Amino acid sequence: MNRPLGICLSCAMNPVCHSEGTQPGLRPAVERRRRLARGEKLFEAGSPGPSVFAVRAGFLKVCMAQGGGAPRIVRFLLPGDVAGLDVLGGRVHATEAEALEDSEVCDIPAARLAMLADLRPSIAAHLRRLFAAELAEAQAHGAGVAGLAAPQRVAGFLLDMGRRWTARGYSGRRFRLPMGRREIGNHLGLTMETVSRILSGFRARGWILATPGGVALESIESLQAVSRDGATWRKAGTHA
Amino acid sequence: MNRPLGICLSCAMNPVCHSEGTQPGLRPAVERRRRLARGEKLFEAGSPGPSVFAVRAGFLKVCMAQGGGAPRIVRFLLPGDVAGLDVLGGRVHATEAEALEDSEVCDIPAARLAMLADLRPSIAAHLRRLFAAELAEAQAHGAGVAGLAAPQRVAGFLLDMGRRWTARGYSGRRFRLPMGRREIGNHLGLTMETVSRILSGFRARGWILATPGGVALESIESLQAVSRDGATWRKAGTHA
DNA sequence: CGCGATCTTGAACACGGTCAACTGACGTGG
DNA sequence: CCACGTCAGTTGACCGTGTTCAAGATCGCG
Repeated sequence: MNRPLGICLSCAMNPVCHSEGTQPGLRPAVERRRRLARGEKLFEAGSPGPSVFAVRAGFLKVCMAQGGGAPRIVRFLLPGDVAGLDVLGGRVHATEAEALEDSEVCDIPAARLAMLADLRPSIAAHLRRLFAAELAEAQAHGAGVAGLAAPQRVAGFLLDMGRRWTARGYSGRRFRLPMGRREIGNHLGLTMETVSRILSGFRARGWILATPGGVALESIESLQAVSRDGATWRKAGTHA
Repeated sequence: MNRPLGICLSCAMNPVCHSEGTQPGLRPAVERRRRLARGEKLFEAGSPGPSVFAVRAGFLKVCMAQGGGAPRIVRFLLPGDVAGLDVLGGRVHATEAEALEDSEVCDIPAARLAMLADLRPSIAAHLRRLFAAELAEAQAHGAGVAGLAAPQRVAGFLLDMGRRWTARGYSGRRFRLPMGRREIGNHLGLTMETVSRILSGFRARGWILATPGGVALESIESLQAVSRDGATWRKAGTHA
Protein backbone atom coordinates (compact mmCIF):
# COMPACT_ATOMS: atom_id res chain seq x y z
CA MET A 1 0.00 0.00 0.00
CA ASN A 2 1.46 3.34 -0.95
CA ARG A 3 0.91 6.54 0.92
CA PRO A 4 0.58 9.47 -1.44
CA LEU A 5 1.54 12.00 1.15
CA GLY A 6 3.22 15.31 0.62
CA ILE A 7 5.53 15.29 -2.32
CA CYS A 8 4.21 11.95 -3.56
CA LEU A 9 1.21 13.77 -4.97
CA SER A 10 3.36 15.57 -7.48
CA CYS A 11 5.96 12.85 -7.91
CA ALA A 12 6.84 11.88 -11.46
CA MET A 13 6.63 8.23 -10.42
CA ASN A 14 3.24 8.62 -8.78
CA PRO A 15 1.38 6.72 -11.53
CA VAL A 16 3.83 3.87 -11.21
CA CYS A 17 3.35 3.57 -7.47
CA HIS A 18 -0.40 3.71 -7.93
CA SER A 19 -0.30 0.71 -10.20
CA GLU A 20 0.55 -1.48 -7.25
CA GLY A 21 -2.01 -3.99 -6.15
CA THR A 22 -3.70 -4.17 -9.50
CA GLN A 23 -1.67 -7.24 -10.27
CA PRO A 24 -1.92 -9.53 -7.25
CA GLY A 25 1.34 -11.24 -6.50
CA LEU A 26 3.34 -8.49 -8.12
CA ARG A 27 5.84 -6.82 -5.86
CA PRO A 28 5.53 -3.10 -5.32
CA ALA A 29 7.50 -0.88 -7.65
CA VAL A 30 9.47 0.66 -4.83
CA GLU A 31 11.93 -1.85 -3.48
CA ARG A 32 12.83 0.29 -0.52
CA ARG A 33 13.40 3.78 0.71
CA ARG A 34 16.89 5.01 1.06
CA ARG A 35 18.30 7.83 3.11
CA LEU A 36 21.30 9.77 1.93
CA ALA A 37 23.55 12.03 3.91
CA ARG A 38 24.78 15.25 2.36
CA GLY A 39 27.64 14.38 0.01
CA GLU A 40 26.66 10.73 -0.30
CA LYS A 41 26.35 9.28 -3.79
CA LEU A 42 23.07 7.76 -4.89
CA PHE A 43 24.65 5.96 -7.83
CA GLU A 44 27.81 6.29 -9.86
CA ALA A 45 28.43 6.11 -13.58
CA GLY A 46 28.75 2.46 -14.50
CA SER A 47 27.47 1.32 -11.13
CA PRO A 48 25.81 -2.06 -10.64
CA GLY A 49 22.41 -2.72 -9.10
CA PRO A 50 20.65 -0.60 -11.66
CA SER A 51 17.69 1.23 -10.29
CA VAL A 52 15.65 4.29 -11.08
CA PHE A 53 15.10 6.61 -8.16
CA ALA A 54 12.37 9.00 -7.21
CA VAL A 55 13.38 11.81 -4.90
CA ARG A 56 11.14 12.01 -1.84
CA ALA A 57 12.98 14.71 0.01
CA GLY A 58 16.18 16.66 -0.24
CA PHE A 59 18.24 17.94 -3.09
CA LEU A 60 20.59 16.11 -5.45
CA LYS A 61 22.87 16.90 -8.35
CA VAL A 62 23.36 14.70 -11.41
CA CYS A 63 26.86 14.82 -12.88
CA MET A 64 28.40 13.53 -16.06
CA ALA A 65 32.13 13.10 -16.63
CA GLN A 66 33.57 14.15 -19.95
CA GLY A 67 36.91 13.34 -21.47
CA GLY A 68 39.03 16.47 -21.37
CA GLY A 69 37.19 18.55 -18.85
CA ALA A 70 35.88 18.61 -15.33
CA PRO A 71 32.66 16.70 -14.65
CA ARG A 72 29.63 18.83 -15.33
CA ILE A 73 26.38 19.02 -13.42
CA VAL A 74 23.72 17.95 -15.87
CA ARG A 75 20.72 18.79 -13.71
CA PHE A 76 19.54 19.27 -10.17
CA LEU A 77 16.94 17.00 -8.63
CA LEU A 78 14.08 18.32 -6.56
CA PRO A 79 11.63 16.25 -4.55
CA GLY A 80 9.36 14.48 -7.00
CA ASP A 81 12.03 14.25 -9.71
CA VAL A 82 13.23 11.00 -11.16
CA ALA A 83 16.90 10.10 -11.46
CA GLY A 84 18.67 7.46 -13.45
CA LEU A 85 16.09 6.87 -16.15
CA ASP A 86 18.94 6.24 -18.56
CA VAL A 87 19.62 2.91 -16.89
CA LEU A 88 16.49 1.58 -18.57
CA GLY A 89 18.37 1.70 -21.84
CA GLY A 90 21.32 -0.41 -20.87
CA ARG A 91 23.01 -2.01 -17.98
CA VAL A 92 24.73 0.92 -16.32
CA HIS A 93 24.18 4.55 -15.50
CA ALA A 94 25.73 7.16 -17.78
CA THR A 95 25.66 9.72 -15.00
CA GLU A 96 26.15 9.84 -11.26
CA ALA A 97 23.97 11.45 -8.60
CA GLU A 98 25.03 12.93 -5.29
CA ALA A 99 23.03 14.40 -2.43
CA LEU A 100 23.53 18.12 -1.85
CA GLU A 101 21.78 17.78 1.49
CA ASP A 102 20.30 14.95 3.51
CA SER A 103 17.80 13.31 1.21
CA GLU A 104 15.46 10.39 0.87
CA VAL A 105 14.69 8.49 -2.31
CA CYS A 106 12.52 5.60 -3.45
CA ASP A 107 14.53 2.82 -5.06
CA ILE A 108 12.75 1.33 -8.05
CA PRO A 109 14.66 -1.56 -9.62
CA ALA A 110 14.96 -1.08 -13.37
CA ALA A 111 13.92 -4.64 -14.13
CA ARG A 112 10.75 -4.28 -12.09
CA LEU A 113 9.91 -0.98 -13.74
CA ALA A 114 10.42 -2.51 -17.18
CA MET A 115 8.18 -5.41 -16.24
CA LEU A 116 5.47 -3.08 -15.01
CA ALA A 117 5.70 -1.13 -18.25
CA ASP A 118 5.27 -4.32 -20.26
CA LEU A 119 2.21 -5.32 -18.23
CA ARG A 120 0.52 -1.93 -18.21
CA PRO A 121 0.49 0.22 -21.33
CA SER A 122 -0.38 3.26 -19.26
CA ILE A 123 2.88 2.91 -17.39
CA ALA A 124 4.82 2.42 -20.61
CA ALA A 125 3.25 5.60 -21.94
CA HIS A 126 4.10 7.39 -18.73
CA LEU A 127 7.71 6.31 -18.98
CA ARG A 128 7.84 7.61 -22.54
CA ARG A 129 6.49 10.90 -21.30
CA LEU A 130 9.16 11.10 -18.62
CA PHE A 131 11.88 10.28 -21.12
CA ALA A 132 10.63 12.80 -23.63
CA ALA A 133 10.40 15.52 -21.00
CA GLU A 134 13.90 14.87 -19.70
CA LEU A 135 15.25 14.75 -23.24
CA ALA A 136 13.65 18.06 -24.13
CA GLU A 137 14.95 19.56 -20.91
CA ALA A 138 18.49 18.38 -21.61
CA GLN A 139 18.36 19.74 -25.15
CA ALA A 140 16.97 23.06 -24.00
CA HIS A 141 19.69 23.33 -21.40
CA GLY A 142 22.37 22.62 -23.98
CA ALA A 143 20.86 25.18 -26.32
CA GLY A 144 20.83 27.74 -23.53
CA VAL A 145 24.44 27.18 -22.57
CA ALA A 146 25.42 27.35 -26.24
CA GLY A 147 23.50 30.46 -27.12
CA LEU A 148 22.80 32.68 -24.15
CA ALA A 149 24.99 35.23 -22.37
CA ALA A 150 25.87 34.71 -18.73
CA PRO A 151 23.18 36.98 -17.19
CA GLN A 152 20.54 35.33 -19.36
CA ARG A 153 21.61 31.91 -18.15
CA VAL A 154 21.57 32.90 -14.47
CA ALA A 155 18.18 34.62 -14.77
CA GLY A 156 16.82 31.61 -16.65
CA PHE A 157 18.19 29.30 -14.00
CA LEU A 158 16.46 31.16 -11.18
CA LEU A 159 13.18 31.31 -13.09
CA ASP A 160 13.39 27.63 -13.94
CA MET A 161 13.96 26.68 -10.35
CA GLY A 162 10.98 28.79 -9.39
CA ARG A 163 8.87 27.10 -12.02
CA ARG A 164 9.83 23.69 -10.73
CA TRP A 165 9.00 24.58 -7.15
CA THR A 166 5.70 26.04 -8.28
CA ALA A 167 4.87 22.80 -10.08
CA ARG A 168 5.28 21.05 -6.75
CA GLY A 169 2.94 23.34 -4.93
CA TYR A 170 5.61 25.41 -3.24
CA SER A 171 6.41 29.05 -3.72
CA GLY A 172 8.20 29.86 -6.93
CA ARG A 173 9.25 33.22 -5.51
CA ARG A 174 11.04 32.14 -2.38
CA PHE A 175 12.95 28.90 -2.29
CA ARG A 176 16.14 27.33 -1.06
CA LEU A 177 19.27 27.01 -3.18
CA PRO A 178 21.27 24.34 -1.38
CA MET A 179 23.95 24.20 -4.04
CA GLY A 180 26.99 26.47 -3.94
CA ARG A 181 27.82 29.20 -6.42
CA ARG A 182 30.48 26.95 -7.86
CA GLU A 183 27.89 24.28 -8.58
CA ILE A 184 25.51 26.73 -10.20
CA GLY A 185 28.35 27.90 -12.39
CA ASN A 186 29.37 24.37 -13.23
CA HIS A 187 25.82 23.67 -14.33
CA LEU A 188 25.55 26.84 -16.42
CA GLY A 189 29.00 26.75 -17.97
CA LEU A 190 30.25 29.71 -15.92
CA THR A 191 32.68 30.27 -13.09
CA MET A 192 31.76 30.78 -9.48
CA GLU A 193 32.91 34.41 -9.72
CA THR A 194 30.69 35.21 -12.68
CA VAL A 195 27.65 33.72 -10.99
CA SER A 196 28.39 35.68 -7.85
CA ARG A 197 28.82 38.94 -9.75
CA ILE A 198 25.59 38.47 -11.68
CA LEU A 199 23.63 37.61 -8.55
CA SER A 200 25.12 40.69 -6.90
CA GLY A 201 23.91 42.70 -9.89
CA PHE A 202 20.40 41.32 -9.58
CA ARG A 203 20.47 42.06 -5.89
CA ALA A 204 21.72 45.61 -6.40
CA ARG A 205 18.76 46.22 -8.69
CA GLY A 206 16.37 44.82 -6.14
CA TRP A 207 15.34 41.95 -8.39
CA ILE A 208 16.32 39.26 -5.94
CA LEU A 209 17.03 38.86 -2.27
CA ALA A 210 19.83 36.40 -1.63
CA THR A 211 19.98 34.73 1.72
CA PRO A 212 22.54 32.06 2.52
CA GLY A 213 21.25 28.92 0.87
CA GLY A 214 18.16 30.52 -0.59
CA VAL A 215 16.71 33.28 -2.78
CA ALA A 216 13.61 35.36 -3.10
CA LEU A 217 12.68 36.55 -6.57
CA GLU A 218 11.48 40.11 -6.05
CA SER A 219 10.93 41.02 -9.68
CA ILE A 220 10.19 38.04 -11.84
CA GLU A 221 9.31 40.36 -14.72
CA SER A 222 12.78 41.91 -14.73
CA LEU A 223 14.40 38.49 -14.59
CA GLN A 224 12.24 37.33 -17.48
CA ALA A 225 13.20 40.42 -19.45
CA VAL A 226 16.88 39.67 -18.93
CA SER A 227 16.48 35.99 -19.70
CA ARG A 228 14.80 36.89 -22.98
CA ASP A 229 16.92 39.81 -24.01
CA GLY A 230 20.48 40.21 -22.87
CA ALA A 231 20.43 43.88 -23.90
CA THR A 232 18.08 44.66 -20.99
CA TRP A 233 20.96 43.88 -18.72
CA ARG A 234 23.47 46.25 -20.27
CA LYS A 235 20.98 49.10 -20.41
CA ALA A 236 19.86 48.59 -16.82
CA GLY A 237 23.46 48.33 -15.73
CA THR A 238 24.49 51.58 -17.42
CA HIS A 239 22.27 53.96 -15.48
CA ALA A 240 22.30 52.07 -12.21
CA MET B 1 7.61 -6.83 -46.30
CA ASN B 2 10.62 -4.79 -45.39
CA ARG B 3 13.85 -4.72 -47.29
CA PRO B 4 16.81 -4.41 -44.95
CA LEU B 5 19.07 -2.98 -47.62
CA GLY B 6 21.98 -0.63 -47.21
CA ILE B 7 21.53 1.68 -44.30
CA CYS B 8 18.55 -0.28 -42.97
CA LEU B 9 20.97 -2.82 -41.55
CA SER B 10 22.35 -0.30 -39.10
CA CYS B 11 19.16 1.71 -38.68
CA ALA B 12 18.06 2.43 -35.13
CA MET B 13 14.53 1.45 -36.11
CA ASN B 14 15.57 -1.82 -37.68
CA PRO B 15 14.17 -3.98 -34.87
CA VAL B 16 10.87 -2.18 -35.17
CA CYS B 17 10.63 -2.76 -38.92
CA HIS B 18 11.54 -6.40 -38.41
CA SER B 19 8.63 -6.86 -36.08
CA GLU B 20 6.27 -6.55 -39.00
CA GLY B 21 4.30 -9.57 -40.02
CA THR B 22 4.52 -11.22 -36.65
CA GLN B 23 1.09 -9.86 -35.84
CA PRO B 24 -1.11 -10.65 -38.83
CA GLY B 25 -3.48 -7.84 -39.59
CA LEU B 26 -1.17 -5.29 -38.04
CA ARG B 27 -0.08 -2.54 -40.36
CA PRO B 28 3.62 -2.08 -40.94
CA ALA B 29 5.41 0.34 -38.69
CA VAL B 30 6.46 2.53 -41.59
CA GLU B 31 3.47 4.40 -42.92
CA ARG B 32 5.34 5.66 -45.95
CA ARG B 33 8.62 6.91 -47.25
CA ARG B 34 9.06 10.58 -47.66
CA ARG B 35 11.51 12.50 -49.81
CA LEU B 36 12.77 15.87 -48.70
CA ALA B 37 14.47 18.49 -50.79
CA ARG B 38 17.38 20.40 -49.31
CA GLY B 39 15.98 23.04 -46.99
CA GLU B 40 12.63 21.34 -46.60
CA LYS B 41 11.31 20.81 -43.08
CA LEU B 42 10.52 17.30 -41.89
CA PHE B 43 8.50 18.54 -38.95
CA GLU B 44 8.19 21.72 -36.98
CA ALA B 45 7.94 22.38 -33.29
CA GLY B 46 4.33 21.96 -32.31
CA SER B 47 3.41 20.41 -35.63
CA PRO B 48 0.45 18.07 -36.02
CA GLY B 49 0.49 14.57 -37.49
CA PRO B 50 2.97 13.35 -34.92
CA SER B 51 5.37 10.80 -36.28
CA VAL B 52 8.79 9.46 -35.51
CA PHE B 53 11.14 9.36 -38.47
CA ALA B 54 14.04 7.14 -39.42
CA VAL B 55 16.54 8.68 -41.80
CA ARG B 56 17.15 6.46 -44.82
CA ALA B 57 19.38 8.79 -46.76
CA GLY B 58 20.62 12.33 -46.57
CA PHE B 59 21.47 14.66 -43.78
CA LEU B 60 19.22 16.64 -41.45
CA LYS B 61 19.56 19.10 -38.61
CA VAL B 62 17.36 19.17 -35.51
CA CYS B 63 16.77 22.66 -34.11
CA MET B 64 15.23 23.97 -30.94
CA ALA B 65 14.04 27.52 -30.43
CA GLN B 66 14.81 29.23 -27.13
CA GLY B 67 13.32 32.33 -25.66
CA GLY B 68 15.93 35.06 -25.84
CA GLY B 69 18.31 33.63 -28.38
CA ALA B 70 18.59 32.30 -31.89
CA PRO B 71 17.41 28.75 -32.48
CA ARG B 72 20.16 26.24 -31.80
CA ILE B 73 20.98 23.06 -33.65
CA VAL B 74 20.52 20.31 -31.13
CA ARG B 75 21.95 17.49 -33.24
CA PHE B 76 22.61 16.37 -36.77
CA LEU B 77 20.90 13.32 -38.21
CA LEU B 78 22.77 10.76 -40.27
CA PRO B 79 21.23 7.88 -42.18
CA GLY B 80 20.01 5.34 -39.66
CA ASP B 81 19.28 7.97 -37.02
CA VAL B 82 15.85 8.50 -35.51
CA ALA B 83 14.22 11.89 -35.26
CA GLY B 84 11.31 13.11 -33.25
CA LEU B 85 11.29 10.52 -30.48
CA ASP B 86 10.12 13.24 -28.13
CA VAL B 87 6.69 13.17 -29.75
CA LEU B 88 6.08 9.86 -27.97
CA GLY B 89 5.85 11.80 -24.77
CA GLY B 90 3.18 14.21 -25.74
CA ARG B 91 1.19 15.50 -28.60
CA VAL B 92 3.68 17.74 -30.37
CA HIS B 93 7.35 17.94 -31.25
CA ALA B 94 9.59 20.06 -29.05
CA THR B 95 12.07 20.46 -31.88
CA GLU B 96 12.03 20.89 -35.62
CA ALA B 97 14.02 19.04 -38.27
CA GLU B 98 15.19 20.31 -41.63
CA ALA B 99 17.01 18.61 -44.49
CA LEU B 100 20.54 19.86 -45.13
CA GLU B 101 20.53 17.99 -48.43
CA ASP B 102 18.04 15.92 -50.38
CA SER B 103 16.98 13.19 -48.00
CA GLU B 104 14.62 10.30 -47.56
CA VAL B 105 12.97 9.22 -44.33
CA CYS B 106 10.61 6.51 -43.11
CA ASP B 107 7.50 7.92 -41.49
CA ILE B 108 6.47 5.94 -38.42
CA PRO B 109 3.26 7.24 -36.82
CA ALA B 110 3.72 7.71 -33.11
CA ALA B 111 0.47 5.96 -32.26
CA ARG B 112 1.47 2.90 -34.25
CA LEU B 113 4.88 2.80 -32.64
CA ALA B 114 3.33 3.04 -29.19
CA MET B 115 0.95 0.23 -30.05
CA LEU B 116 3.78 -1.95 -31.27
CA ALA B 117 5.68 -1.27 -28.07
CA ASP B 118 2.69 -2.31 -26.00
CA LEU B 119 2.32 -5.54 -27.94
CA ARG B 120 5.97 -6.52 -28.02
CA PRO B 121 8.14 -6.02 -24.93
CA SER B 122 11.27 -6.28 -27.06
CA ILE B 123 10.21 -3.20 -28.97
CA ALA B 124 9.36 -1.37 -25.78
CA ALA B 125 12.82 -2.19 -24.49
CA HIS B 126 14.35 -1.04 -27.74
CA LEU B 127 12.55 2.27 -27.52
CA ARG B 128 13.82 2.73 -24.00
CA ARG B 129 17.32 2.07 -25.27
CA LEU B 130 16.92 4.70 -28.00
CA PHE B 131 15.57 7.22 -25.53
CA ALA B 132 18.34 6.58 -23.06
CA ALA B 133 21.01 6.88 -25.75
CA GLU B 134 19.62 10.13 -27.07
CA LEU B 135 19.28 11.50 -23.57
CA ALA B 136 22.86 10.63 -22.73
CA GLU B 137 24.01 12.17 -25.99
CA ALA B 138 22.12 15.38 -25.32
CA GLN B 139 23.52 15.61 -21.79
CA ALA B 140 27.05 14.93 -22.98
CA HIS B 141 26.71 17.59 -25.63
CA GLY B 142 25.49 20.11 -23.10
CA ALA B 143 28.35 19.22 -20.78
CA GLY B 144 30.82 19.68 -23.62
CA VAL B 145 29.49 23.07 -24.63
CA ALA B 146 29.49 24.15 -20.99
CA GLY B 147 32.95 22.93 -20.14
CA LEU B 148 35.23 22.66 -23.15
CA ALA B 149 37.22 25.32 -24.99
CA ALA B 150 36.50 25.99 -28.64
CA PRO B 151 39.26 23.79 -30.15
CA GLN B 152 38.23 20.91 -27.92
CA ARG B 153 34.66 21.20 -29.10
CA VAL B 154 35.57 21.29 -32.77
CA ALA B 155 37.96 18.36 -32.45
CA GLY B 156 35.35 16.43 -30.49
CA PHE B 157 32.77 17.22 -33.11
CA LEU B 158 34.91 15.85 -35.93
CA LEU B 159 35.76 12.72 -33.96
CA ASP B 160 32.14 12.19 -33.04
CA MET B 161 31.03 12.46 -36.64
CA GLY B 162 33.71 9.95 -37.57
CA ARG B 163 32.53 7.60 -34.86
CA ARG B 164 28.97 7.82 -36.10
CA TRP B 165 29.96 7.09 -39.69
CA THR B 166 32.10 4.20 -38.51
CA ALA B 167 29.13 2.74 -36.62
CA ARG B 168 27.28 2.71 -39.95
CA GLY B 169 30.00 0.86 -41.76
CA TYR B 170 31.44 3.87 -43.54
CA SER B 171 34.83 5.42 -43.14
CA GLY B 172 35.30 7.40 -39.98
CA ARG B 173 38.33 9.10 -41.49
CA ARG B 174 36.87 10.58 -44.65
CA PHE B 175 33.28 11.76 -44.70
CA ARG B 176 31.08 14.51 -45.95
CA LEU B 177 30.14 17.54 -43.90
CA PRO B 178 27.07 18.89 -45.67
CA MET B 179 26.41 21.55 -43.08
CA GLY B 180 28.00 24.96 -43.29
CA ARG B 181 30.52 26.43 -40.90
CA ARG B 182 27.80 28.60 -39.47
CA GLU B 183 25.73 25.53 -38.64
CA ILE B 184 28.64 23.74 -37.01
CA GLY B 185 29.22 26.83 -34.91
CA ASN B 186 25.58 27.10 -34.02
CA HIS B 187 25.64 23.49 -32.82
CA LEU B 188 28.82 23.96 -30.79
CA GLY B 189 28.04 27.36 -29.33
CA LEU B 190 30.64 29.13 -31.47
CA THR B 191 30.63 31.55 -34.37
CA MET B 192 31.31 30.67 -37.97
CA GLU B 193 34.62 32.55 -37.82
CA THR B 194 35.89 30.66 -34.81
CA VAL B 195 35.04 27.33 -36.41
CA SER B 196 36.77 28.38 -39.60
CA ARG B 197 39.89 29.52 -37.76
CA ILE B 198 40.14 26.32 -35.76
CA LEU B 199 39.65 24.14 -38.82
CA SER B 200 42.34 26.20 -40.57
CA GLY B 201 44.59 25.54 -37.61
CA PHE B 202 43.97 21.81 -37.80
CA ARG B 203 44.64 21.93 -41.53
CA ALA B 204 47.87 23.92 -41.09
CA ARG B 205 49.12 21.18 -38.75
CA GLY B 206 48.23 18.49 -41.24
CA TRP B 207 45.67 16.98 -38.91
CA ILE B 208 42.78 17.30 -41.31
CA LEU B 209 42.19 17.82 -45.00
CA ALA B 210 39.18 20.00 -45.64
CA THR B 211 37.47 19.74 -48.98
CA PRO B 212 34.32 21.66 -49.78
CA GLY B 213 31.54 19.75 -48.07
CA GLY B 214 33.78 17.13 -46.55
CA VAL B 215 36.81 16.34 -44.37
CA ALA B 216 39.51 13.76 -44.03
CA LEU B 217 40.90 13.19 -40.55
CA GLU B 218 44.62 12.72 -41.11
CA SER B 219 45.68 12.47 -37.49
CA ILE B 220 42.95 11.19 -35.27
CA GLU B 221 45.44 10.90 -32.42
CA SER B 222 46.23 14.60 -32.51
CA LEU B 223 42.56 15.46 -32.62
CA GLN B 224 41.91 13.18 -29.67
CA ALA B 225 44.75 14.82 -27.77
CA VAL B 226 43.24 18.25 -28.35
CA SER B 227 39.74 17.11 -27.50
CA ARG B 228 41.00 15.72 -24.21
CA ASP B 229 43.45 18.44 -23.26
CA GLY B 230 43.05 21.98 -24.50
CA ALA B 231 46.63 22.74 -23.54
CA THR B 232 47.89 20.56 -26.40
CA TRP B 233 46.48 23.15 -28.72
CA ARG B 234 48.24 26.17 -27.25
CA LYS B 235 51.58 24.38 -27.07
CA ALA B 236 51.29 23.10 -30.63
CA GLY B 237 50.23 26.53 -31.82
CA THR B 238 53.15 28.28 -30.16
CA HIS B 239 55.95 26.63 -32.06
CA ALA B 240 54.12 26.18 -35.33
C1' DC C 1 38.14 33.33 19.40
C1' DG C 2 40.31 31.65 15.41
C1' DC C 3 40.24 28.64 11.61
C1' DG C 4 38.28 27.09 7.23
C1' DA C 5 35.14 27.21 3.54
C1' DT C 6 32.15 29.95 0.85
C1' DC C 7 31.17 34.06 -1.11
C1' DT C 8 32.26 38.69 -2.77
C1' DT C 9 34.87 42.11 -5.07
C1' DG C 10 38.70 44.02 -7.73
C1' DA C 11 42.12 44.20 -11.56
C1' DA C 12 44.42 42.33 -15.57
C1' DC C 13 44.23 39.18 -19.14
C1' DA C 14 42.76 36.10 -22.87
C1' DC C 15 39.54 33.72 -25.48
C1' DG C 16 36.24 34.09 -28.56
C1' DG C 17 33.00 37.52 -30.69
C1' DT C 18 32.30 41.32 -33.79
C1' DC C 19 33.13 43.90 -37.75
C1' DA C 20 35.17 44.16 -42.05
C1' DA C 21 37.83 43.07 -46.14
C1' DC C 22 39.12 39.63 -49.33
C1' DT C 23 39.00 35.22 -51.77
C1' DG C 24 37.14 31.67 -54.59
C1' DA C 25 33.28 28.89 -56.39
C1' DC C 26 29.22 29.02 -58.71
C1' DG C 27 25.42 30.80 -61.63
C1' DT C 28 23.41 34.28 -64.49
C1' DG C 29 23.18 37.32 -68.12
C1' DG C 30 25.19 40.52 -71.38
C1' DC D 1 33.25 34.10 -73.27
C1' DC D 2 33.81 37.20 -69.76
C1' DA D 3 31.49 40.54 -66.51
C1' DC D 4 28.94 40.48 -62.68
C1' DG D 5 26.51 39.19 -58.44
C1' DT D 6 25.99 36.15 -54.71
C1' DC D 7 27.24 33.38 -51.09
C1' DA D 8 30.25 30.50 -48.14
C1' DG D 9 34.57 30.52 -46.34
C1' DT D 10 38.89 32.63 -44.81
C1' DT D 11 41.68 35.91 -42.57
C1' DG D 12 42.82 40.15 -40.03
C1' DA D 13 42.18 43.78 -36.41
C1' DC D 14 39.86 45.24 -32.55
C1' DC D 15 36.95 44.81 -28.64
C1' DG D 16 34.01 42.93 -24.90
C1' DT D 17 32.58 39.26 -21.97
C1' DG D 18 33.88 36.16 -18.88
C1' DT D 19 38.06 33.98 -16.86
C1' DT D 20 41.96 34.14 -13.96
C1' DC D 21 44.41 35.53 -10.18
C1' DA D 22 44.33 37.66 -5.86
C1' DA D 23 42.69 40.01 -1.91
C1' DG D 24 39.07 40.69 1.49
C1' DA D 25 34.43 39.76 3.61
C1' DT D 26 31.24 36.74 5.82
C1' DC D 27 29.69 32.95 8.23
C1' DG D 28 29.69 28.51 10.53
C1' DC D 29 31.90 25.73 13.80
C1' DG D 30 35.29 23.67 16.80
